[in-house]
Amino acid sequence: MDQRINSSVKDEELVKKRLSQLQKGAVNLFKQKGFHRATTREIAKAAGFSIGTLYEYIRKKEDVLFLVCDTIHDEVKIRMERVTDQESTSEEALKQAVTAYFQIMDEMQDEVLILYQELKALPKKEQEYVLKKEREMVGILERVIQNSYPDVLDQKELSLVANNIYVQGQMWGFRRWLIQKEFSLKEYTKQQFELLKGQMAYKAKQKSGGGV
Amino acid sequence: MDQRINSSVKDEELVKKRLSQLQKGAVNLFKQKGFHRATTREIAKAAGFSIGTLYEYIRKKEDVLFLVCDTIHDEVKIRMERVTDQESTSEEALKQAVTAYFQIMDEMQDEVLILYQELKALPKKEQEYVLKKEREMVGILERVIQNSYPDVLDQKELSLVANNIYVQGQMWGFRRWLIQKEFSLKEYTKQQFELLKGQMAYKAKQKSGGGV
Amino acid sequence: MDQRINSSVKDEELVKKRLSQLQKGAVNLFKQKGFHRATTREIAKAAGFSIGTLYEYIRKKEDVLFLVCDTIHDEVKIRMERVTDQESTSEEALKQAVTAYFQIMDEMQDEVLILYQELKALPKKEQEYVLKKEREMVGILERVIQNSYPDVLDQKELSLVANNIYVQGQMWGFRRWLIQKEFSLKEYTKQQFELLKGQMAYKAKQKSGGGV
Amino acid sequence: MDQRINSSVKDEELVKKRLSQLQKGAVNLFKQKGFHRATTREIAKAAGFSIGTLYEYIRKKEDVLFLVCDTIHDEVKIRMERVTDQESTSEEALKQAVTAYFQIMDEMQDEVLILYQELKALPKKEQEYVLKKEREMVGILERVIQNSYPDVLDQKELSLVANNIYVQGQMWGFRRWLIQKEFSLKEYTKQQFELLKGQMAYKAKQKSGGGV
DNA sequence: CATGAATGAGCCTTCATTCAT
DNA sequence: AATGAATGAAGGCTCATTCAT
Repeated sequence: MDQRINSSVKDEELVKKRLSQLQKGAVNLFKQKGFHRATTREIAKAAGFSIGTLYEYIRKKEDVLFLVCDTIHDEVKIRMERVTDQESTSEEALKQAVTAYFQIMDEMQDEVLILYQELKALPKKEQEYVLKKEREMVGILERVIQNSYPDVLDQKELSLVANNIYVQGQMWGFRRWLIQKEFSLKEYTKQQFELLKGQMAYKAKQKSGGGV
Repeated sequence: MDQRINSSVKDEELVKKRLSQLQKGAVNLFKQKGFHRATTREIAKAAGFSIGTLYEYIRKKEDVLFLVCDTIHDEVKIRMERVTDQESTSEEALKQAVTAYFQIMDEMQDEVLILYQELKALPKKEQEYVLKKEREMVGILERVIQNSYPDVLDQKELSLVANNIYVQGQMWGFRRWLIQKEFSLKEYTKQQFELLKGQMAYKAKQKSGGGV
Repeated sequence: MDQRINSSVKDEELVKKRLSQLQKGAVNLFKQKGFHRATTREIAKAAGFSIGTLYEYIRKKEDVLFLVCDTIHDEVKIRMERVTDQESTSEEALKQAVTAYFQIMDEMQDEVLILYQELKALPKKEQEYVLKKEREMVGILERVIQNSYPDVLDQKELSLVANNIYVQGQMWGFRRWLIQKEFSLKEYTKQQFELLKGQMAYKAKQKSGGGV
Repeated sequence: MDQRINSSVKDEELVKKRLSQLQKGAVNLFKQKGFHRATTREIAKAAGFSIGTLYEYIRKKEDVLFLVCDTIHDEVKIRMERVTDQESTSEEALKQAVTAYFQIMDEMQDEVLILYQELKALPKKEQEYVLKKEREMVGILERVIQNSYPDVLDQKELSLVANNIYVQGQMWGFRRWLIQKEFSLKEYTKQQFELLKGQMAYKAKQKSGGGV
């Protein structure tokens, strides 16, 4: 998990196992009640051990939140890296990456919601740590775009477009009551990608042909 | 303010004034500590009256959050309606609307952040009430787009594009640590509008010229 | 009402009227919620005036309770004095007195319950004042017994028998869930009077005939 | 104690011990201040533990009152059952039962006062539960009377006489300021029993000899 | 005299955290 | 290592009482 969680138990294998239990239980709990409403007793129970044991592995309730947020990001990132080809220069690669990303966001809706709504409950230090991982995610998207459409966007545009995609993925989850009523995931992906293609075409013409 | 807040004070003028004080104080407080960490005593103090008086105007702590969320939306909406011309068919009208919207989002960054992070702390009933207002906001954007680019988008596309703009406005605030490091508001607006124009051009061609 | 209630209003007629309103409203309220659960605001409302006005006529919430308790006793006493013939030496007079007393207790069940359950909430001083009135009530019963059955009971026995009757009257009200399921008021009166007659007969024989 | 009190502590032995401490402390406290004026902190202190610990064993302040009321009745009943011979047909058995009952009421004056004055503060459900126990107490008295004076009273008379005795026992405690000034416990018992005997004799004659 | 807005002490209850076993 | 009983600071909320109008 993370060396930032400072457990007093020495057996590292055990620590790993317990933190994993803890993370899984806590995510489930936070989905239902959010971080603030969940008590440490409930967290311990959800993890399958006692309140006393919980405090053998964490120091403060916040540590659980950090563990959860951090793990979510890790998982998103791992899954993204697994399914995207960051080297391919085919236009198709971007489509695939966006599709995969939206798919992951769909599957991890609840987790992403937690991330969004509870992050500010962490101390500044931990917030930044978590946000760094987010930047890495955006970085992956940037690279894919860059490879798929080389030289179409400058660095800033690249960053912006990647951010837009990133946020649209999250939007699928945290604005679900609105969007998921109108679109299936497939439709949503298709339409957003269409728009994206439109942007890229426009930008490409600008770059090659002439001014606005 | 809102008739949903059930004050026990009779004098309506006074209620209005006090709820306004309350709202302002609470927003400031929530910016710093978030809703959960703010105590009712602190809320009362921030509003400029005693804890006893606070409870003359609200029934539960949650009411304050509702008041805040509701007021933010109202204000955004009022300002949007003031500055946008929802009838104009000029392409310029959309640019102006987007610019104004981003401007408002910039000025109300903290408020919007509160909205995003604390909304789920409200009871379902109140959440929905607040979200309805959000839909209205998206509706305004839809109308402007529709007028500026008649017949370019079908209803679903319209809805999606409006949503994207809406979220991009909020993104300016709630992803500030990322985006505001790279862009000034002006740049951000310009770039996003460029991309938007690209999308519209692409879609327009599709509609007129030929299929995908 | 009572000079012990220290109103700041000077107009005595008005004070009398207001205290009467207060007493009536409060009794109704206390019947439902008891003294502790009733708030001063509710008391004021039940009396038909504002919380501010309430405090023009009383000094503390307890004063209301005192007023209520005191008035109840007064009313019981007045009604008893009206219907009993404390001079008659006929045996019938006791029957009539007991019947009347039980009747009053029946009609004032709720009030008597208040008296029993809330009296201890008064300061010692006021408690004693109220209890003195109770002693007077018992005194009335003693006198009637004494007249109806002269020389049958000595002072202590008289006191005891009167007390018993007194408590049996109250028992009709505060043990209603038990007794009123088994007896109608008429039956209850009849049976208790029978037992009373038995006691008197026994005591009379003892006094006249021989020792225990 | 009682399974109705829902403690979150698992160790049943410990729960029993703590509830016993709680009960004793609370009775002492309620004697002085009554239930409403006693704060939960005071209750915890009187029981010998912290406020946090108190709430490991109860859920609401009311639970303490229930515990107290319930325990009092249990104790009275247990003591009554221990000292009365519910099978004996001797006239002496009733005298002994009444004497014992009055004795118990004397020793538990304060507890009984609490019972009378605070019972209505319990939720209806709990009230009924407690009152059922009271009926059982009256039932014991009925049985003793029935055995001591077989066939003298019909069921209703039996119930009434038992009720009278029951209330006279309580009256010794809750009208102490009146009665205990005039009578010692011994005298009181003797006199009341005399009157009781008178009733029984009268009723016996009625039954055997002739009509009213 | 009447009103009702304002006050703040104080109440019940929760819950993160500790520590003896 | 694991447990869970104990702790008490702190929070939300109520309500008797006051006082300016």
